[in-house]
Amino acid sequence: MPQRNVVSWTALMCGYLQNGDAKTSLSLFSKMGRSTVKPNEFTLSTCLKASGILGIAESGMQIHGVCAKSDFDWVPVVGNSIIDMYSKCGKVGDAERVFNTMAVRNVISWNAMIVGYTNGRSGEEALNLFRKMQEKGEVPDGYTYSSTLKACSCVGSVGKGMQIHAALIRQRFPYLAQSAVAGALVDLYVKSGRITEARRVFDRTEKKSVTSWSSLILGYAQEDNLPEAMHLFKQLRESRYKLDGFVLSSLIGVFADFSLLEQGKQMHAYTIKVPCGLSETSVANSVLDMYMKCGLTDQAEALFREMAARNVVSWTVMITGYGKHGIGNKAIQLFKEMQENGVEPDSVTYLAVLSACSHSGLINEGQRYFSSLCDNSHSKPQIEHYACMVDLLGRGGRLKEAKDFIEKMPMKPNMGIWQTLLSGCRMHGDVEMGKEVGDIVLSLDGNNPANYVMMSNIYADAGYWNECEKLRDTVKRKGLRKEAGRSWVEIDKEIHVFYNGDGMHPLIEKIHQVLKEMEKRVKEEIGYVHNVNFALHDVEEESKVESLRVHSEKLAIGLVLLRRGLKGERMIRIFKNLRVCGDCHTFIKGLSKVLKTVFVVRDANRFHRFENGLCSCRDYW
DNA sequence: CACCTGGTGC
Repeated sequence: MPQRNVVSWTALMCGYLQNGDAKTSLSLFSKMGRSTVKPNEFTLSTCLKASGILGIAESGMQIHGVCAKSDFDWVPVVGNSIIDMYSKCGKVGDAERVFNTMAVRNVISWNAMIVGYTNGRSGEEALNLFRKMQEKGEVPDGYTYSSTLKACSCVGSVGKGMQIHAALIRQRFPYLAQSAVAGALVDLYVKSGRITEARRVFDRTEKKSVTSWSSLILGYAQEDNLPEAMHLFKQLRESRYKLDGFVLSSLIGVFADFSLLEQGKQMHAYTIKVPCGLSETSVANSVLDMYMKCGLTDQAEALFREMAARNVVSWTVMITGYGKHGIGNKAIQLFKEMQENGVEPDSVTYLAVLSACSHSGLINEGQRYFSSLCDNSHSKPQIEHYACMVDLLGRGGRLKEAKDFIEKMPMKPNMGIWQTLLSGCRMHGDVEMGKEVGDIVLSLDGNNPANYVMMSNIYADAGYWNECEKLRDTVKRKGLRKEAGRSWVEIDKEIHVFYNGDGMHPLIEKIHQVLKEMEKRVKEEIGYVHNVNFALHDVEEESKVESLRVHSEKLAIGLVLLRRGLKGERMIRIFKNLRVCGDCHTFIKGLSKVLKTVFVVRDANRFHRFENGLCSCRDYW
């Protein structure tokens, strides 16, 4: 048996840690503790790092104890590792205590604490510390700058970030040669919507990193500049930089948001071929979500079942997706299954399952899950969960109960909660309560056009034309405009966007021709007539029937029918930024029967799957 | 042997 000293133990621990095996590194430390060999400062900092990576506070605290007992805790390397370990384990308070009582602090201690504050508590505190360290005469380095810039972005203060940027230039700090600093700047500008500024820094960066590529690509995507995002992605792919899961999952997330199925499918194929692709859970999750948001539940389900590792996000994607498709039972089944698999639902998962219950009218189940959330030790109900419950009760027609629920809430109800109740009032034609709730909503925000539209719809449904007219006048007087209705459809990988009343499309005449013909056929089949009440969704004064005919979802459908003729694919997917109107809903139902075609319409709230004259929302949305 | 920037579900 060869002699083993502290150096050999430590070297081995370092080796495992570098190979990404923090667990073995830690167990080596406890094994060493049972021998006669005593750890030195390097051993201690190594296993503190391992605890931090694993996020195991218990073992970290134990090691902290060992450090204190062996008088190593005052050594800077060890002290800094302790700070880092506590902040990685989510115990900023402990990190702070160690930091404040440290005898010897170096720039690394300050840096570690700045990161701790940013991740664990607040960017404000991180920024304060940044100021304080300079007051104490400490000179910030690249680590300081990148972490502090992140803190600026967390508190949403571009101004502070720009000041730092200016200071870097003034001091001739070589930030363009340090990828982390330049990357943090790019990300800060991206997150604050200054894409041009971000691009300028990116282009000048000498040492780019995948991180800054990733930030920039997402930045373009977020401002709807998909061509530029794709162009950059292509460049990145052809460059010497190694693609990673971050870039892929962000890009696929964008395809999901825009429901770009063809692009998404192509990227799915790509993720199978690259090492950083589908095997990473986050990438697979983004693909799942993409299929769900494009309406392809079966594809998503298949992929979900064959995924190597599923985390809470994977389950939540599926539950949310099924919920939005109105398949509440499936959502509930998955929620149970995930718990059987030992995956703990978080607050987003609860939101998903509650909203699934709501969309499928499963009131009792929803109430059961809400109370299980109240009893849950990991997460507690937040205002969004309360809103879900109001929606659940309101949709179910239990308006009085919903109102009581709001009044008994432990937090102050926000406008969204009252808006939810208001839409329940509309659904069930309760003008009395609608009036009451409408007053509350308008008092909370009298400049939100959606509030007036909802109220005017309640009055219109009940035939109170005078009240309706009054509201319209108010909207006009205040000069409020509702978000323009917009629908889009993907044909041959190309996106065609239509706005309500859009007359700009080169094929608009032919689109109207097709739509008129379809109206005739649907009318013959199911006796469809325009329901002019829905015209009140539009604040503009147009002939009602005419204005219904130019709803963007109808125009998009018209284009698809024109392009594919009456043959072609048996499933047509349309996307809309607002909720689909009742008239269009009836029309599409009829169309699905007449053309023997499935229409999947994703609106602002949920999916509608129209098949053989029926819709998956059961006319209840 | 310590400290840094980007992503997926609401």
